[in-house]
Amino acid sequence: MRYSRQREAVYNVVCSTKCHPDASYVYEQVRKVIPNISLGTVYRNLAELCEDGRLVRVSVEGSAERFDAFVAPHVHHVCPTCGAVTDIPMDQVTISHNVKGVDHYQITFYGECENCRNKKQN
Amino acid sequence: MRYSRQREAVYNVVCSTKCHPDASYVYEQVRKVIPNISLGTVYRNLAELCEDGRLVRVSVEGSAERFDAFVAPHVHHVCPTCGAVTDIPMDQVTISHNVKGVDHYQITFYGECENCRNKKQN
DNA sequence: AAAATAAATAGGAAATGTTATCATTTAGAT
DNA sequence: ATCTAAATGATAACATTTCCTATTTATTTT
Repeated sequence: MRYSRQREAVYNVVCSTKCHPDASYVYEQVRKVIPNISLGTVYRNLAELCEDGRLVRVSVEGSAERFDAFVAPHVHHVCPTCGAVTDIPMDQVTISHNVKGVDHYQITFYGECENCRNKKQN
Repeated sequence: MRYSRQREAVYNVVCSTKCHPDASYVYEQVRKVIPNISLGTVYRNLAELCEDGRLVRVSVEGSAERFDAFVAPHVHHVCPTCGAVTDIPMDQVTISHNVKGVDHYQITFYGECENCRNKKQN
């Protein structure tokens, strides 16, 4: 894979936030730097960066796919109420299995976040 | 939620296969019974059946979303080479965590299946 | 038991999200 | 400076969701 400023710009946008952005957020942000970038280029580079291991995909049930520049093994938490995605470090999770040939895995927890739970108590 | 024959037909198609079908497969099959069903209706009912807990979603990295009528807790295995999705029963996996408010979770293992691994050895 | 009613669902089309295609441009090697 | 393969931009194709009107289900009324 060779250098392109579009790809670096895409990567930098994902790196610069903890919000686990989706493609259209990245597109918006990158256009501030490269105004004529194509949305297809954003999608393509997000996919390539994932294949290359520089990003990871976060599939969220019933919503747009999101991306994360924190590539060390960890778990994602999705709040179905507000849609927020947060990282859960591996020291809060234990997983083991005896399935052979597993290259990597993806774990997503679904449940209301503290913010949303507190709001409903009122 | 009340009865509709479209929803039952959609549900029956997913129940009748272990291939973890996507929406367009379900659409094709249901049309054999209800030829004028709308693709939008298939998507809507798949989503509703998931919300109702009668189906579960299987998000597959970089491919169409798939559905499973086996709703007891289990893990999915995806082969990136041939795209096959298989069920892995929970007796082969152990997971524990101390995150509060988790309603349900989704675990997907990625790795070449035995079939594809054997083919490459030739 | 049939008719009237209210609300959920279907169908179809438009809107949105994502991927593939292809001619043109560009990075990087020779 | 030239060449080649990879990447871009633009657009078309495909996947999924949303919106709105008409239909259907299930309940209530006669």
